[in-house]
Amino acid sequence: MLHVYNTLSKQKEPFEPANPPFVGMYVCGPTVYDDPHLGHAKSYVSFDVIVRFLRALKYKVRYVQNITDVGHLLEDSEDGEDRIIKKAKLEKVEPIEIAQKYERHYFHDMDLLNNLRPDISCRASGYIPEMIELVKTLLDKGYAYENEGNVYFDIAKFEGYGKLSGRKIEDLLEGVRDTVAEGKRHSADFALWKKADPQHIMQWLSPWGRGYPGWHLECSVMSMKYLGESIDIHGGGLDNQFPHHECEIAQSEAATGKPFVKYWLHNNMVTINGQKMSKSLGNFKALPDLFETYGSMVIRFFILQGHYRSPQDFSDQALDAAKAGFTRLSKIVQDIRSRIGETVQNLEDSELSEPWKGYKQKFYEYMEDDFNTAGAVSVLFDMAKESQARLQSSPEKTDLECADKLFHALGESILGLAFKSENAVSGTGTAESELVEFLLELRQDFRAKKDWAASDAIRDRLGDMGILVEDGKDGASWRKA
RNA sequence: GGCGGCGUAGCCAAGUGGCUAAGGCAGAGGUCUGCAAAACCUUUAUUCAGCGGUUCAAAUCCGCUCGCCGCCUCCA
Repeated sequence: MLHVYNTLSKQKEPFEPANPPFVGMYVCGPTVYDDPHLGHAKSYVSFDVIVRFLRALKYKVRYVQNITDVGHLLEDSEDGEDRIIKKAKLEKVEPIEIAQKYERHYFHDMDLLNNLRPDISCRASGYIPEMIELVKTLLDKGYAYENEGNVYFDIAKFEGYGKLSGRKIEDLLEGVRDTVAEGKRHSADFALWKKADPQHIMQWLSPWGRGYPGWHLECSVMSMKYLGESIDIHGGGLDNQFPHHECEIAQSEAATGKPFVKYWLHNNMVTINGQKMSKSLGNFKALPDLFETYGSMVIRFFILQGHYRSPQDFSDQALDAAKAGFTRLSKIVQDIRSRIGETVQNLEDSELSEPWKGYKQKFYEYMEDDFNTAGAVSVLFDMAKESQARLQSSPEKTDLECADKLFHALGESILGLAFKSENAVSGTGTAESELVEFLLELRQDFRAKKDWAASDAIRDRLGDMGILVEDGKDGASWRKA
């Protein structure tokens, strides 16, 4: 039985979707104004594994994720500028060009991390009419008020405000910044619709004049459109718990009168060498750079060695360790596959023998306990050890087939690891592999003559080129470092 | 200032009332090998930031202290 930690109740609860086997899941997507970074990787890898595991449990998941390409305000700034517009001015292009460029970068990097695409990826800019409808409803029901082209949500009217983040309206008054936006009744009232200056580049016609939507609106509108008024799972970063998710709850529940989300799941944040990752500290890690250094699968593997609700610290030492561990795992899986020739990943569960059956069960127990991927990964290493022992003796073919099946079902399908990564052996038949094979044949002749100097020279030169040569019982093998 | 979280071996990291405190990396010793690499075996926390308390029993619950982090303004 799957248990998940619900931020709303602050405890683990049995997972019971409203209409099994269907599960509606919404995860806050990125604001596309810059390259994706390590924080995105942790968040979206975490939710990707959650989706994959729910599907392994036979749930029919509809996974919706937004792309914020409008409305993400630098709140209350005088010019009402948003981050995308700021960047567009900087690069002297249309805001939508910025949004689409970084949306492509986002998906490119998520693909490299082996994250499944959401079933529905929706851009906020495509749902302005629906947002206006929601604002109208809130005005009609008395939860919102208009003031000179701006519409605000009246948090005092919504009883449950603060139930997710544990905040009280009275406390919110204390931390008030010096300037309360013009026309707000309460400093914590949030914008549903903002008036736009004539020169503002992104604006739409609304019943309240020309303007643009408040940031929180998009998630309520798009999740309700595709998943219904009450959704099973809403995920996102812990940093969005307040105010973003709190505001989503307020506006959604005020509008529908129904509970908005059954299970709120929040992933924790990333630190770099123990420090917050931020541009101002100069320790900001963009994904393309990290992929260059470590490979995208190592980043994914490292993330999975932690828990999604724990903060995770990145350092070169930790990533090097993850790389070494993942390489070992990949190598064993590749060895198994080359030994049995053809993979038999469609082996039925009932055909699993011991101890393989036990590994699968243990893996599932970890995952069913609030997606404990760190524990699940440890099972992969148990399997690796077991497999290695068998490979070295004379293995039963069925054991290797069981191992192969499990590495595929658990490691690849559920955890989303790709054991034949970009670091794997080059394909046969390429000029490169032909050359390496030829050099190794020459080297074998030198070795037969015990000409160790020549033999080692070949190995060293290949090593310099990033090709590792390893001598085994059946001759030398090679792979890229 | 308000709210919340964390502190487990050299590093990363599970475990959150009771078997010998997972796993990975690094280290040490050994097997194998022309050497190297890889792999395998053995080994590495009487102890879970510190101090007090509750309990037959706590890394796990409570209190205090120290350190770190997040949110309260945009952030995954």
